[in-house]
Amino acid sequence: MNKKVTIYDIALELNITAATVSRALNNNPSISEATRGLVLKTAKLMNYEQNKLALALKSGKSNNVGVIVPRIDNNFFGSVIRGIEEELNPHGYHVIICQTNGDALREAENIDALLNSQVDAVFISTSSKDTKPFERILKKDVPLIFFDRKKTMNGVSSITINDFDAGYKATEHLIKEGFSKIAHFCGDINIETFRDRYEGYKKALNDYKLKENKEYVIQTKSTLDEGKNAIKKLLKLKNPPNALFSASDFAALGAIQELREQNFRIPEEFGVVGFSNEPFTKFMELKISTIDQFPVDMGRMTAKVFLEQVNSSEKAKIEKKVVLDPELIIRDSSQRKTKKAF
Amino acid sequence: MNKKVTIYDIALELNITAATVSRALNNNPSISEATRGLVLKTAKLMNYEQNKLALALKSGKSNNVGVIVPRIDNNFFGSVIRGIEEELNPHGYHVIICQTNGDALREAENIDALLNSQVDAVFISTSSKDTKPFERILKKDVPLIFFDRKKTMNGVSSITINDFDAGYKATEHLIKEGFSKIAHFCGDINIETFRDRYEGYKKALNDYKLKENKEYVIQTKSTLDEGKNAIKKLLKLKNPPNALFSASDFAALGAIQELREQNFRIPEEFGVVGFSNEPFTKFMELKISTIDQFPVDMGRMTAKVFLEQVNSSEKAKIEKKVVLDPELIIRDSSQRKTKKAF
DNA sequence: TATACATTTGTAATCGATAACATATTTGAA
DNA sequence: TTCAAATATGTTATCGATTACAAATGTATA
Repeated sequence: MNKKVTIYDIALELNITAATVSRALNNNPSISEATRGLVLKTAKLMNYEQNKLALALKSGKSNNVGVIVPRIDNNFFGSVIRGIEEELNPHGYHVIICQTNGDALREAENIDALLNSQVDAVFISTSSKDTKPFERILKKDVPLIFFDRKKTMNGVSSITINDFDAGYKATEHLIKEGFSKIAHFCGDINIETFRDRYEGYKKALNDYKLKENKEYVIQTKSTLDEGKNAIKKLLKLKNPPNALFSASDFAALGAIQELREQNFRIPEEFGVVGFSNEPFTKFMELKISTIDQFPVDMGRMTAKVFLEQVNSSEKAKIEKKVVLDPELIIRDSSQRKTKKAF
Repeated sequence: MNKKVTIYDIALELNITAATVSRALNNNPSISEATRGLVLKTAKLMNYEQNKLALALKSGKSNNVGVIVPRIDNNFFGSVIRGIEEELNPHGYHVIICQTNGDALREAENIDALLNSQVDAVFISTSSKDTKPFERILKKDVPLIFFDRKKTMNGVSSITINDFDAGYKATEHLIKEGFSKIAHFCGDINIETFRDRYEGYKKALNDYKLKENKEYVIQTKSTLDEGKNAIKKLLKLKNPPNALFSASDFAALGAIQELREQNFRIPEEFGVVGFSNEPFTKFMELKISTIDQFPVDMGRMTAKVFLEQVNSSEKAKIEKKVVLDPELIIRDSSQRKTKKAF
């Protein structure tokens, strides 16, 4: 029933051509004020709306960017996407979302699908082992930007936080609070972010003349259960640790629950610092110290780097590696010397 | 450098026409096995990839659906979108996300933008007062589906949970636990979902011969602070309540923190039930009783209703009102009679 | 008045894929 | 052998907008 109104319909109505209508609508200088006004009025009258698909096909710009994340029902990724959307929306871009659940295969599939639908850029927090899936993006001259979990590639921008620094700060803080036997829950060590946090941890130990104890470092997933199991193992050691820097808030919480169960007093007998500033960390009665990654800023920055890239008239590829500063948020779970904050 | 390969390039290469190439790629029956094989091989060789934009323009189907929510860095909406994406992805649809921050104006703008980019459907959890912005969607024959926060419109499907039932269950539970003076934090009463929860609350009181006390019902936003302030007011009453059903987990938590501050024992002296099953509710030491809305299922269902609608050969508009059953999750904050669960 | 130039509008190609219709070729039956 | 049907492929219009180029009109100057 409701055929869509096109510029041809307007042209027909006014006995002019579609080209003229198009020019009028686009404020082309070579058009008389009279017809421009007429076209604009008629367009409004007929409820004309531009078909962005046609425009996209003609111009080769879809005004869509694809964002690929492991999952979106997750505070961190949700916040990053919020930042991206907020920054891009005023510029007329739309955000298409794909989830991989951490599966490299689905990631590759999503990349293909996004490219086919002609997105103007791909932003990704990757779960891939290699960089092969990304070659295809670059081959098509589609801007690719990594955030959070990146791969190092020539000519590709990335926005990350300084995970090394974060790991260092967290560990240093525990040391300064007087903890000397600090354990570490690292995530998947194949992932750069986790490796960096671990490196920061080691560096801090080293700087403060503490020897790294390999038994204290356990690889865990980001779940309560893994945190619980890991801390159980640690507490059974002949020489158990008295503090924990966990690369995941969830694992940290699991550990805390188990420590409680075993009647450890936190932070007096055992200090804990998590990672990510998950909402729950500040809602607990025992508020958990953690690292804020400023995910919304990360998203905004990702979008900004992209906008910069497309707006640069130069053909030269811009490679920008933005590293955001993380912030250590000191709360109850780690602070035994000074007054409690927050 | 990297011109995209089109069917014309393949046609040129093989000395046939683009039409033939198109047919070969689409498994059109009227084509010889020989040429089909040849085309397929050449296409792969040349790294051909279909331009979905051209297809979309031709077919009038973009294979994109737009999802509009107040914000996505929020467990509930994030989960709904997760469900939508998971369900739609295998069918070749992409999900475009827009945020409104609860602003009706931005909502209208987003609707316009989505329509212009020719989305095949709009899913929305609305913040609008009226139904005017949605008329435009319907006028264009674009499927519109409400989830969570809906408007009642002819020919429009919606997926909600039974908020009335949820409110009833929560309140009934508190009554059965022996609480007789039950307060209610309702959200914005202009929003259907919140009104329904309130109605359920009233009905339960009524069914159990408890009189509603208007002073016990306070409108709060979904924040800790509003919860704190509201409970402070309540506790100052001559006859303060001894239980709370909050339409928001966040407000419930705020209330709990304040109650603690004032040395109330929960749940012995004061029972609390929240709403939404926010992750933190089960992470607390005092786990908060709440209502699970099954947001992922809600998203999946929204997607399913849409797929049903587009796949129905009938021109007749399908109006489907799906009401999901909420589940009361009984945890520490409300259960004083029986053993603690979870 | 004739010519040059500016202003405005029209014509037609293009983006990439699909499909109705037309045409060419092959096959089989009479 | 001949004609109809079946098979395979080509031609061309289309989706809706933009734009290089062409053409028409008006204006100013010598």
